[in-house]
Amino acid sequence: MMAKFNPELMRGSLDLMVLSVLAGGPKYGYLLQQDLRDASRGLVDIQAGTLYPLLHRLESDKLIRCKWDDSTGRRRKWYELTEAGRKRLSAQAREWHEYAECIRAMLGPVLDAIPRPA
Amino acid sequence: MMAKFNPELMRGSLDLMVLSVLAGGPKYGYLLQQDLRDASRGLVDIQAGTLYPLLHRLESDKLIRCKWDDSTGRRRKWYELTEAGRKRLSAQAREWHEYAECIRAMLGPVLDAIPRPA
DNA sequence: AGACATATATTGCATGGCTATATATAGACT
DNA sequence: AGTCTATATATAGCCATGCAATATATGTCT
Repeated sequence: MMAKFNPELMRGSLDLMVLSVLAGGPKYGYLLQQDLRDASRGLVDIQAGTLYPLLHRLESDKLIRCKWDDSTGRRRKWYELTEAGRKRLSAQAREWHEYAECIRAMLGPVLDAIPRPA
Repeated sequence: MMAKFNPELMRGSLDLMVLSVLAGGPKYGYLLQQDLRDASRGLVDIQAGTLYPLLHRLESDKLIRCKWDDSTGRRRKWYELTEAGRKRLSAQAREWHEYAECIRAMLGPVLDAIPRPA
């Protein structure tokens, strides 16, 4: 089983991942956490103490909006992307892609030299 | 001219970039900063207040070692990778590569939907 | 002389992920 | 009925680290 990623490595991309999962439709926090974990084959397992403040931040930035659902026994807070959120997602995805290319180019020789992991 | 990357995005990868630049041979701080900027076509321009503490940290972790050169008017502190540093570089490069693949897979549909930037 | 690049270093601030803790309900098992 | 686990959200406090600002000192160019 592969180890989870270094949290510092993920720090700059958690917003992006959350937005991209929400692009698949409205979700409440706990569901989002599971979807993210599944989409990453268990490698990205965002903690509750990270997720909820992050969602509050995205909401106060008006990138997502929320609506309580108290119709079941479970109190659930459903989030969905706003128009600004969709734009932010596009911009961040593009930026991330460029950044990844940049690093890849820089690492090129190093990656080639890496012996195949056991 | 493309804008510089969001600092939060780079936060988890600065160590990796510094180590990878040092894999090209010993360098002193200021030179390393320029090499990194050149290698990234100006997109990664690490600030002095970021670079020097980072180098001190890598040194105290024994991933790099240093040697003062006072033979010229300029006091220069040359750094080179240790054996542990080379191993760390390999490990972090591999981790970064896996992480990038993970994000790419997650963003797949989003990236496809992004309209070509103007 | 003055301005700018070179070269290293530290202080204080802001961001944001993590752990731990708190609250409450649902469902399953004993 | 009691207990345990999963579901569901939230906050306080800690910690790592990138940044701006500042400091010091030398070389080079005009």
